Amino acid sequence: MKNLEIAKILYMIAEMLDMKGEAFKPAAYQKAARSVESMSEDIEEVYKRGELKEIPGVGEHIAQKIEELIKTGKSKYYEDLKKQLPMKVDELMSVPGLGAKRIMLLYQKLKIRNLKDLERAAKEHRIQKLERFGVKIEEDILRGIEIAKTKGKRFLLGYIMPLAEEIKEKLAKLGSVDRVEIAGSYRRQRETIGDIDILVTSSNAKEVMDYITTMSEVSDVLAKGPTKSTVILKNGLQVDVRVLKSSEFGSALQYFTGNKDHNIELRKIALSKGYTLNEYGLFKLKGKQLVAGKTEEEIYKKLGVDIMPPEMRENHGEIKLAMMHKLPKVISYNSLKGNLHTHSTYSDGNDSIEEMAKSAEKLGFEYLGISDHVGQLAITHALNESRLIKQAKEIDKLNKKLGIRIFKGAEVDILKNGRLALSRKAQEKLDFVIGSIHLGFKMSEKEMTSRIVSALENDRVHILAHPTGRLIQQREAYPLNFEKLFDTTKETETALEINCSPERMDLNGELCRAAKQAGCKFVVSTDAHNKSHLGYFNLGIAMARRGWLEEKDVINTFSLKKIEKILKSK
DNA sequence: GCCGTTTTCGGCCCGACTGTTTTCAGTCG
Repeated sequence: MKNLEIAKILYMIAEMLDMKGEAFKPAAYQKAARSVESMSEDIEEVYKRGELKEIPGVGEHIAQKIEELIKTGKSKYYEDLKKQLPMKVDELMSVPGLGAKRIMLLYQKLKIRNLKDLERAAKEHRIQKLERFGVKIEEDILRGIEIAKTKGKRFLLGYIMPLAEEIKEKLAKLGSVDRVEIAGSYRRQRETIGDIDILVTSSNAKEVMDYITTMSEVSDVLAKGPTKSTVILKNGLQVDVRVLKSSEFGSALQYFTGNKDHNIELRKIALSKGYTLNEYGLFKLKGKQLVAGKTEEEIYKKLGVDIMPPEMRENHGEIKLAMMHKLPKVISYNSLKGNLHTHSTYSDGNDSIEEMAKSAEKLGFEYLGISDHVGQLAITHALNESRLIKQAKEIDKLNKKLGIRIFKGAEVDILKNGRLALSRKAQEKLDFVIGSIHLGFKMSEKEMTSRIVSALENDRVHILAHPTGRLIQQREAYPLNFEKLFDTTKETETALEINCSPERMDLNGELCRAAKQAGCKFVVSTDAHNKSHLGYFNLGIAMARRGWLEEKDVINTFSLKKIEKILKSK
């Protein structure tokens, strides 16, 4: 059973326990669910090692349930709860405004089991007659059902960024607004974003609330108060906006950046030091006197925790390191000197090599690697050896003409037998070779691992592209023995790619961290198929930062001279 | 149900908004 399936069941158990009126168990199951959900390692592997209880929030009982789920695909405890609560909890929970208590009441009084029952009851005005319900809530439910039908989708960071930044700009231009910052998972640069949280300081909160609830992008207003509003945009994205005093901006930014477990940890530290921490500041427990709040820095400092970048705030041990003043100095967004995985019109790119090179130069890069497809995928117009020679001649000409250095590369398919789809002789004519899996995904972990390992061991591969093959929300990663893979990339001095395509973001942060521990090197690559994609490099840097990587871990932070030497050494 | 530089038992993060209420419960993040 996959991590996400298990997490979902744990979440469902939490909801059901909540309905039954349990006090603290729901929070316990939720915490365990969040841990399982955010793990990058396959939970079955953790189970095989007997380390389920090492997962934060998983103790004796939840570990037993996870074990049962892995072994049998079922949990008796969960099945029993479902028998007691025969409504479609996940379906009903997706209606904004409906939580455990109301869903329970709707079932007890009106026998509502699913969205269909709910819609009928609301249209027949049976809900407004219930105690603690009313006309407004019934109307909200009807609107909520429509939202629930389109909901459940998260947005890819790279694709939502332009809209988020545009809204931020518009708010910044309002006369009363001083500061605007997007917090939440957006600020942590998670691969997918469920909603965006915007924090604002303004001398006129009403102006901000009026603006955000009436701007042209809005399709629904879920809430509008004096300092906080929630809207749904036409594309389905939820946006929360909060207006704050500048004296509390730092504490709010800290609080709403999260993640949840990082914050809970930090608040516990506050309590242990005689403080209480909330979005309005750090206060003395006795007397409630304000101690810090204007900036994030002063809050972390007061707590004896070195501040770390938002990407790291995931409660993966960063707080402990920060208390010992041992945080890594993570790679910065402007540290790349070049880009080593891009495509041109020779294969499936949209722009010529010259256009790509000029754009890369404009971005301040010293070098650009052109790596068009070589292999079997017809859709990519893969190159053969004679077209590679033709391309090499064009690159030689451009290198004389342009200020940026262009490297001759190729992105070569790793075949099912572990050989590259390009002769050794042709590989040696290139400045660098990228190995990729583009077909034959359906292999066992053992087969896939040995396929890649043998490619790295037997061929002249400088970079392993998008190492897990995942496409976010579209395709699962293929199974791999990461320990073996990381050992091999280290031994063969192959760089692991951090692919910046919004749909890939591969390796992810957690795998970067594990690979770094194994001693691997990395390369942040845009995999650009047109010149505008070159700007995606920041998405890969975000992954690297979440993976605690430093500049020295990432080879394309190195100067032209140094990278030439590295590429030639293979 | 989990967890421990005050604890193996007794705690468990906290505030805004909304609607239904006359002081608060439910939801949400």
